[in-house]
Amino acid sequence: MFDRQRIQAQLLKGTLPLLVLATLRDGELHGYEIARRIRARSGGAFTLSEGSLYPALHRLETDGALEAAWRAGEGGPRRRYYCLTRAGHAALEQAEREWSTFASGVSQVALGSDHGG
Amino acid sequence: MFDRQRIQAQLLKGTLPLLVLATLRDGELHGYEIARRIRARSGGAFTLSEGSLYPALHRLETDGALEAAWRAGEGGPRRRYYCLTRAGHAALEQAEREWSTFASGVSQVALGSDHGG
DNA sequence: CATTCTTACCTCGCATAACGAGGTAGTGAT
DNA sequence: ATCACTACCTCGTTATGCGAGGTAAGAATG
Repeated sequence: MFDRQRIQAQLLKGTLPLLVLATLRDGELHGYEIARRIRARSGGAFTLSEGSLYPALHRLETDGALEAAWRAGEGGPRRRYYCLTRAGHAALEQAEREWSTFASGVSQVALGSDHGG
Repeated sequence: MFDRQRIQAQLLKGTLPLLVLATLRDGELHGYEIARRIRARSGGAFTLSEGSLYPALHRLETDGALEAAWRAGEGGPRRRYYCLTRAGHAALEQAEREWSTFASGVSQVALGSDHGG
């Protein structure tokens, strides 16, 4: 009746940019590796499909938050490495604030208490 | 470039059920009042439009989480009062767990630490 | 009665975005 | 050539928040 996967897909909406930007704070990474780190960091809770990851990366690049560069792979095809731009760092900080505000708002409503910030 | 309203609309996706169910833990309420309380509790951060609230209520009713009843209003039209069913209470608890897991997952990824649960 | 105002609820169409499935290249083994 | 593996891309489906506009009840005005 209450499909866990379906719910999480909806919850994820809007948080992917934050997750991606935050992961890239570690430095330059290619898409596949970003997905793997997000998965690892979340303790396996978030398993991004490629159908959501790559479009998200493109959006962030279009928005000017990421800069990308192709590099030759050793035992495979080329990889596309992404790194944060200056605007990307700013976007990351803003996304963190958005998330923080949002999350505390949800907690306040969900817990039925008004004492949050 | 990074539209705050647009982002929050996406973040909200999937959390509305939790917000609504949690608000109804206070007891029987009609739609308009639910919206007002969510707004008040979130410190004005969440301003639900009717276009999202009513469909969400209908979904929850269809899912069996809410039970609704029409009542005559005093100086206006009838109101539809909603209350949690037994399944609704269960759904609320589950939604709280979902949210908790999700939020801590996001925090772990966003903060770049692996020491969370 | 018709008009207008307010409250409360409903619905249609649009836009966003996560996802599954299927497709494209490069390398190496058979 | 065929298969397997890696890494990336894209299309169509699906879910859902939201703005705009519509419905219904009662009261005040003419």
